[in-house]
Amino acid sequence: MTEPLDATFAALADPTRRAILVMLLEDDMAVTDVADPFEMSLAAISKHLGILMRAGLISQEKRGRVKWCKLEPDALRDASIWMQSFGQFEAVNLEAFEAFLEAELGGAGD
Amino acid sequence: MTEPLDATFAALADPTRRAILVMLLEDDMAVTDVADPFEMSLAAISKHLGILMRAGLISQEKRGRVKWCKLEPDALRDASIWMQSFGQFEAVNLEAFEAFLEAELGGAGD
DNA sequence: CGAATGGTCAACCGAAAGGTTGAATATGCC
DNA sequence: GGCATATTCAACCTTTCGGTTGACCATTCG
Repeated sequence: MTEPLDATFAALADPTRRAILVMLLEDDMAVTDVADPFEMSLAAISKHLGILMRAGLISQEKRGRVKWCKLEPDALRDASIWMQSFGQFEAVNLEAFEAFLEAELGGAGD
Repeated sequence: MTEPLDATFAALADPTRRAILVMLLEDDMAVTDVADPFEMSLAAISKHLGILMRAGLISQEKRGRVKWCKLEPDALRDASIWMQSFGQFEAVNLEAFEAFLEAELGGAGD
């Protein structure tokens, strides 16, 4: 796992981990509560959370004996940027794509 | 690999495969030419291409004895849509995009 | 035809992923 | 202090991944 994108995409490749991210979209959660809907051991969920953390997709903060998990969308944004270069623009050459982006950013700004 | 998203993200998790996608962004390529910049066997690249195909990220068409590889951005679009659900990522950022592409291209033949 | 080129297949290998279980470590509560 | 709760660690197992090699088809060319 040399590059950050490797870790991000690898983390997203597992359906359990994606489900966890969706859950965290609504609210921060304790590890035990994250594990609750899944039919696997708490230790397994703990591992998944570790992977999500190392990928930068979530952060964890311990308050008392409870460890709270929080979504961190920054890493997702990086991966999203990479993907949008393929998903939105069909087989364009680099120059045309850059020109398009410059226009896009210069105009809308949003 | 139950869901299509699993296959898509798993395919994207490997730097060699992402480098291949970047290469195909510019033009369709024969398998041998795809393999050329990499320091691994043709068979290994063939496997990577198979994974990309099963994930729907590329298509392959044989003409004569040459098999041409073509980028298929639809699968990436699906994954991108999934990621958009995580919030209002700012639209594509040019500098970030260039940095990523640069990094990916730079490491391609490594 | 036979030889070179393009690509895959099959068997194998080491390492990593994803899960289990049971013990260990903190922390909070009575 | 002692017990319950929250979470991780360690060891283990099985399957998958990413790579190799050598043999094997398919196609073109001389």
